Amino acid sequence: METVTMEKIVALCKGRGFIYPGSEIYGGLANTWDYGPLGSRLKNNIKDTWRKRFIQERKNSYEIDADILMHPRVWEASGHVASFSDPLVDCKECKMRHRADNLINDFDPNADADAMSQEQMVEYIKEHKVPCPNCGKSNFTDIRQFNLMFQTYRGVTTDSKSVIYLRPENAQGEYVNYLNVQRTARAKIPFSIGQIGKAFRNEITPGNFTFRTIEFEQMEFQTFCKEGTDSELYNYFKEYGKKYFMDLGLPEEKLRFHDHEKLAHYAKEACDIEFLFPFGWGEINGTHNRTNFDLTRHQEYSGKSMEYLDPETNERFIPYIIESTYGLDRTVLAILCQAYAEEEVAEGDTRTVLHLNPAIAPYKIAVLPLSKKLSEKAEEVYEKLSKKFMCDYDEAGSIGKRYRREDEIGTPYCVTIDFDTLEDDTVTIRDRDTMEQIRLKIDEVEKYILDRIEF
RNA sequence: GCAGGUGUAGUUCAAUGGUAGAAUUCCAGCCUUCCAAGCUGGCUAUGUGGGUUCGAUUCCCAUCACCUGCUCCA
Repeated sequence: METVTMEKIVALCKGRGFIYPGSEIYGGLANTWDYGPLGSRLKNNIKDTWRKRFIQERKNSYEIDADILMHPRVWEASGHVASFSDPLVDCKECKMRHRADNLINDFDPNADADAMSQEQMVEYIKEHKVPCPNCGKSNFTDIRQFNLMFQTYRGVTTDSKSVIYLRPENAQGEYVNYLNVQRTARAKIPFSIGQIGKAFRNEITPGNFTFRTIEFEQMEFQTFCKEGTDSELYNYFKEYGKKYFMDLGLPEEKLRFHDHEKLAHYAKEACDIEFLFPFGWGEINGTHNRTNFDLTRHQEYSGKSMEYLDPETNERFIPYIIESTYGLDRTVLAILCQAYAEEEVAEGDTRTVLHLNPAIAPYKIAVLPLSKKLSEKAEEVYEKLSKKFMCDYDEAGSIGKRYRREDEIGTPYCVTIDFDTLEDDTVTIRDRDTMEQIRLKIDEVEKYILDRIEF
């Protein structure tokens, strides 16, 4: 098998309509990508599998759809406002980047950089000729705010009081609503809230196709539990997540756990699931034990009680939260990388094929008349099957060429109409992976496909 | 964000200070009874914005995007 490269994946995605560069006619916008007809089908199908595993098949699991825009105080409580405002300077001599406050504090531990404004820090660095720790010279750029959160203004004024942010993570939408969900669903701890939605981060790093983008979609699962049961659930969801990825078609040898040594401000335990992409290992899931940090902070900042009343013990407490976040765009990318193959069909004859799990393939069936003379019958079959499945229809070119086209977009089954179909209502079903063909009555096709696309 | 490189049809390449040629893809027609056949015809490109010039795809500047390396990743 040929080596899978990101170039090949990107070319296939653009050429076949999975993923296009964002704003392409204007020359593109860095780290934005648009999903085309096949890509959005694939993505939606993956969402459906996630919903099935995490919401439908789990008791005490509820899905919500919270707004992207939230009260600015949410991000103060969560700690994001404080941690996004690092004042950064670059050394013009050696191009090394530093935090201005750290430069000053390291230079003179008695100087209180935290109390200084940006202007004062710039002034201090110039006045005292604070040296670059790397090259020893003192020639810095002005301070630049490293804004990780996208901000905009609400209403017509643009003063700082009306600043609102695009959420940098979805989790807070679940947290601020946790008591609403608990009450209206009459849920008892432990229970879970899931959410699929967009988040935004003003990253400066270029990022391997859709692996790192400034707008991205997450599938999040927050489990609210009692302190003491948290670590057990944390470990459980790590394994549950890995199993989910394997069910989607990612092989175990390309998945690994990666425990965090450096923990985020909210986490007690943190572990990523990484997938072996063509460019190396990359995170596709993050599971965190967020303790009761977020809810405690929200109680503090909002003044509203975030306590749960245990109906059995009449005990009140702020629950611990186990968060497991699935990067949807990264999952799509991992699956495309895994599914892609170039195979030799016969001597000197190769095909490009996406071995997608049939459950998530954009098209389940392609209806292909062997000859254009069979169009009428083929349209009839297409009408019938497309009531049940996402179907493609193609009568252009030779049958072999059409099989190859369907292979390339991962369609698991091709239904071919030939002249016998007119006589006995049977069709040929050709399997993408094995390339084997079987003969079935038209009426039997639906069950045949249904049996093979269940997740 | 820094340094270097690259930018011509959907894709892969060519050419030129006087507005570009091919292969392939795609579309249409003919043909075709199960794995990229053939024939005919057709659509499609100098990333974007400025500047120099009578005239710029070509020279200059900026910008955007991509590639490689660094940095960053709360």
